[in-house]
Amino acid sequence: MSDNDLQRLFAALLHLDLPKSMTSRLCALGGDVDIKRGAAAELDGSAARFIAFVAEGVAKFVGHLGNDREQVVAFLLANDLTVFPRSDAVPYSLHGITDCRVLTFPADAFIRTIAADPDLAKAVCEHMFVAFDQSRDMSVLLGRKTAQERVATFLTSMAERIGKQNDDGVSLSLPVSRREIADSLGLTIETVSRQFTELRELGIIDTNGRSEVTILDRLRIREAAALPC
Amino acid sequence: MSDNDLQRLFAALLHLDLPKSMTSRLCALGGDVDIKRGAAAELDGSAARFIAFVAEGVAKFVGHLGNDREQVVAFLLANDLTVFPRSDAVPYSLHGITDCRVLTFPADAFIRTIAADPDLAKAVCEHMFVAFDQSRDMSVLLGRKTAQERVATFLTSMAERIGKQNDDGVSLSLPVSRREIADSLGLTIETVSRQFTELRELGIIDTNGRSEVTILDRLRIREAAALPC
DNA sequence: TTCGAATTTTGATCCAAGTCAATGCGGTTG
DNA sequence: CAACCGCATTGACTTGGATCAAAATTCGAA
Repeated sequence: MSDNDLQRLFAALLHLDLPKSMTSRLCALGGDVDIKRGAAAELDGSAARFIAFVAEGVAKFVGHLGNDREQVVAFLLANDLTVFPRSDAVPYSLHGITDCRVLTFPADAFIRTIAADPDLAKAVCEHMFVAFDQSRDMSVLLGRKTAQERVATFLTSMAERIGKQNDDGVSLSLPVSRREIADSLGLTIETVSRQFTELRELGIIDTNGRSEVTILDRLRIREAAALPC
Repeated sequence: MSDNDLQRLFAALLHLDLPKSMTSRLCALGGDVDIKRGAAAELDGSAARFIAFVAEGVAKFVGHLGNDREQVVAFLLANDLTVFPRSDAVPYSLHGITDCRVLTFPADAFIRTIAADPDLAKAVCEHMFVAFDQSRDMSVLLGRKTAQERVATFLTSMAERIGKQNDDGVSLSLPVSRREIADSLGLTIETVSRQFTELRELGIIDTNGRSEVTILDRLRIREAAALPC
């Protein structure tokens, strides 16, 4: 694991430089995985619990049911820090959406190490809590939102994470395919596509090619997403 | 907050007695809330993040969308430790299902305090991770499972938490109404009811009154729940 | 610049679960 | 212990999103 990656981790967590003593300890602990676009990560120990930090690229956690039923439980963008999901009920895997590099730490040792620095512990917990809250929000979306609300919610949240403000509104380049969107929203690709079309016809978004989207009307998309305005 | 409740917290977390120094520090930090059956908790600071420990009774976290759409994101049974959900996207609240008593700690101070004891920190994190994993499993259920699979999954997981083995199978007394089950599974009460009937007709469960359920066939209910057998 | 495979969009039809409307039951209260 | 009220069940019908099936785009590679 490179010092450089660890520095990024700490910058992302704390907006602070990395204490020297921590570097070496975490270096010893962690491993890093390179995942190719479309490939699944080779993670040995399904036994142990892992913390993951995305140093570069975009990845996803996928839960698998029989019969090709898949559910994306999280998109991981660069600098995201979260726990690898582990459960007796559902097998999960980590996939690269683009080529990416992920740092992994065994959770027990990681916790023990960062507990020595209260500010660091607090920052790590805060990141975990945010990821946890996103998962709860996802339950509300999956349990109760309509197809249009789901797609509008997805676009809003992506815009907040990777959108760039410009003259027309907020533009973003979706790093994920329609299938991946569908698999994260509990819909089919066809339904996602129809909702893109409808939002475009309503004048709420504009699209260009497969992945370029501009949100033209911030208020109306939040309304369409059943989000508080 | 009573010493007794704190002892329970630590017993639940660590299967260990509470270190003296921690007691007083956590006592100073925490508050406790009594919630009546059916009532919402009076939690002041929507601003701060809270850790909750259920000392007694059964409670639920509920996410609210407009138009009476509600999603239960977690049932909290006695001894559960978790984070109060907080998000800009969805307003959440804590409701008593039975009369209950919940200890609450501001997350920042709580983390800071327990970080002093690595074993304790590890145990707390482990509880958080389990709750997080349950939330991810819930996303898979809500995104991809059929009504029958959802109800069977709910019964299986309740049986694991509060079921008693007996001659016929595993019996449990559901602490929640059909509406609450429906609101947690992203279904309507009618659909939940129909699935109870169908599972009964299939000989997988037996029911008695509104809340007594016996799981007659562990393997078949797991199959019906799309769980690994 | 064109070609071709993969992805996306669009259209037609179907079905699982929702909605609406009685009816039935359990448990509480006078 | 009867009568009531809220909860649960059942039935009839509707519907949003799934499925199945083409057509149209996109975009990388030749």
